[in-house]
Amino acid sequence: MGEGLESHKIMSMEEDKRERVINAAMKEFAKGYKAACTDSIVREAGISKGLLFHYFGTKDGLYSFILKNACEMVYNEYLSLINLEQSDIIEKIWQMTLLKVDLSYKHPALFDFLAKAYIDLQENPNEEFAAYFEKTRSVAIEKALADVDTSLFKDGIDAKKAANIVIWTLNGYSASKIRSDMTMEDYQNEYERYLEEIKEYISILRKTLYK
Amino acid sequence: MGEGLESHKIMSMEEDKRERVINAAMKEFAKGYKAACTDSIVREAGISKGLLFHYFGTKDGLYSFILKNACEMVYNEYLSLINLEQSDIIEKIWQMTLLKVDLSYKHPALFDFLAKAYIDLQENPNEEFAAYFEKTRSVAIEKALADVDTSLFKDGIDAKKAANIVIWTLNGYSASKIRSDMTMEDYQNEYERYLEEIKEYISILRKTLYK
Amino acid sequence: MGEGLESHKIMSMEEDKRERVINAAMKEFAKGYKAACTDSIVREAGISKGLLFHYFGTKDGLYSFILKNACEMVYNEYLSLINLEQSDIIEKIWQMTLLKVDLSYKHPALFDFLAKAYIDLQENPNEEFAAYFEKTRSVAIEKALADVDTSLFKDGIDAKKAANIVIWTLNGYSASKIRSDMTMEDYQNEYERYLEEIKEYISILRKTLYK
Amino acid sequence: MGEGLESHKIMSMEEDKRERVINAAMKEFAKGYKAACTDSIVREAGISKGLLFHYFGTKDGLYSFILKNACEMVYNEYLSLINLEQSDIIEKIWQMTLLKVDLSYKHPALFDFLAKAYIDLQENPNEEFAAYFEKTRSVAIEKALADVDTSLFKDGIDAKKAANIVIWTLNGYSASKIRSDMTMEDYQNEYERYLEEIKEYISILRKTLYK
DNA sequence: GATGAATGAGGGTTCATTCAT
DNA sequence: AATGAATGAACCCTCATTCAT
Repeated sequence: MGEGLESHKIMSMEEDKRERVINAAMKEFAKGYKAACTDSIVREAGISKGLLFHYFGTKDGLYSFILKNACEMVYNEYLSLINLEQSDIIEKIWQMTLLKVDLSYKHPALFDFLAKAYIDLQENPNEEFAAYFEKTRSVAIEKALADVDTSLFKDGIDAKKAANIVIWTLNGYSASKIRSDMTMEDYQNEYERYLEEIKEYISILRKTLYK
Repeated sequence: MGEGLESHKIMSMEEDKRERVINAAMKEFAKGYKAACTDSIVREAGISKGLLFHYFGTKDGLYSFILKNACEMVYNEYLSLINLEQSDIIEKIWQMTLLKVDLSYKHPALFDFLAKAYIDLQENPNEEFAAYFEKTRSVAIEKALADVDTSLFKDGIDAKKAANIVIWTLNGYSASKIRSDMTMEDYQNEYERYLEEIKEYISILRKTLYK
Repeated sequence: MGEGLESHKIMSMEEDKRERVINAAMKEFAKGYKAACTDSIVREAGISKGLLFHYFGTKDGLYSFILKNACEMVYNEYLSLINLEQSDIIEKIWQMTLLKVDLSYKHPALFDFLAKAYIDLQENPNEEFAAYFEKTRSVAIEKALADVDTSLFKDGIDAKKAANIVIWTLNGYSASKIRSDMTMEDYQNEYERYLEEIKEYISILRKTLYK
Repeated sequence: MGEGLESHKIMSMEEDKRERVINAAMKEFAKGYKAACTDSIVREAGISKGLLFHYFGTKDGLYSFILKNACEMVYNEYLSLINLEQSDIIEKIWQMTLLKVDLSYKHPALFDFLAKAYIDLQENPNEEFAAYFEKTRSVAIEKALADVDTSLFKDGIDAKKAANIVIWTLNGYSASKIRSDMTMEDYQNEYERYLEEIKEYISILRKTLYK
């Protein structure tokens, strides 16, 4: 993952400034590629317009870097932290959910950006980007499904399909809780309640899918 | 639903042309409001720029109409067709899935557009549009959960949560099958296989959630 | 004056409708040629866009007609009513002032339109229009200065210059009273006071310029 | 007067270029706000469209700046040069006329622009602009009428009205000499003759209004 | 004659990108 | 490396003019 990022021109920029650029760009691109405006990025990052283009060449070049960087973040700070030894798939997916929530806290724009980028990709197909997404997605699935103890499932149930039901159910719950009018405070206040409710879903899934 | 659409200026446009405009606009706006370009719309619809603005005034006015129209389509050609008598929730959601697939066939851009519109709405909150979405969403949920025979579920399982698991699982499956590189032909070729696979998920859900 | 107007296509339009078109156009063109919009004219006149262009061909053609027509109005309802026998120039100009006020009442947009047209003419010189203005202006001066009894002026004063002082003073007063925030009601309420004040200026002029 | 102009973004533009923009804009806006076209301005000023909008944001912003700047010019290069000690009102107005002629020479579009702006203002009332005009106008009157030696007038003549007659007469003369077909050369050739003629009017006014 | 839907050139505005300093 | 003034293509929108009915 992420080959080429370490050798990118931007790496010669001092770290603090680079961080500011990446965060500003990720936040702005979460509006979608077209709606994002380079002026906002340089304003928020506190650098000049010329410098941005000195490092990234084009808006596209910047987008490409930010996208790869985001995928790499997901890999380094999420996928690589998954406990591969856990063979109880429901337990594992529950832990993955917690890791994802943690990462969302640390990088609020990360998943918004990636979600938008994924949709943008449908409109403007781009092999390279598609490959990045697919790679990240397949690694996630691979890790999630690695060493699943299929004997936990009731007899006669396809283990992969059952795992999908678990994944989609938790995703569905998360998506249903995101609201435009929710502030960061709201989120923190509701956090405990959400975890409680997720646990109830987990409990149903465990009761029904497991022996 | 949709009050006011019938009296819109556009209704005096001949039907064939109007259809072309609506389809072209829906397809273009699926890129997102900002990324959509009125030139592309008129080119695809085969009308002049002036005419588009004669009927809709502004890009915003066009967007507004297309959005309301899409919600109305969803209502007339999907929600209103749901069999309210069906008390077996899994069966009902299965039938809803089929209706949705049918509508996707007839209006390929419809759900893509609505999904993007929903995301755009998060960034540019607009009370009127939010109301439309909420109305459509709540009607859908209400219809889906009307007259559910909760006695079918295993004892000790919350019926609403169980219904959600069914809905999210089918949504998750659908989403996983949408690919940017999939043409309409691909879709038709795979259709039968998809239905088969969905049936298997339905079967698992029935086996595990029902008595 | 006005040759060609009687034979204009528009004369075959029924009088009532024609009046509405002329009034609407004069009012709209008082905004200036460029700022005037044919849509407003047809809306106010209650005719269709096509009909306007059927009769006048182009916006320019309409403007040209309206301008000539306005000059003719000035001739027929102002200049031709001047009492040529009056040899007391101050008295005559006073009466001309009253005639002008009357005409302003009957056609509120007339002088506004002409003033704007005169300014527009400076920007876009047009021989034909310039000729119309000049003709109207010279006729007005000629009539004003016809049969002036120069013996009324103090000795050693150039009669033409003295007459100009009278004219410019009264024009200056009128111009100083026109305000953007003055409604027709305001105007009528102030009318008497204005006439009184004008009389005082007249009195000064008479006292100083006349023997 | 003119507070805020010195801190305008445009002030960071190099002077030569700025002058070109201001002159080009003043000339173009003399056509009236709507009729003026930003393309003509940038063409004449020799800058790009983008730059104009970089500095002024909108056509309106440009107009606003040009208007304030014109008022300030009138103040700095005309009103502030008036000799307040002069108590002979006719002499003072004569000198003011000369100052105005000088300024017209230096900025040929200035008074045309202001005259048009004043008319535009009647149609599109704008408090801020109205205030600028009123301020400039009232300063002009105040300066003109400051320290008038009313004892010079014949007894029984209202001093203010007499002063107005002087002002309107000279304005009337100026206005009568402006012709659309007059080039700058014509103007310079006629200049001496005009001054001679104005002197004759001054002489009449002095002879008749003064003791 | 009369209508108003339809056209497209033209104008204001935005913004990615370049380049002299 | 760093800046930000400068550019111009592309976008939304207006409106005089045409034309089928």
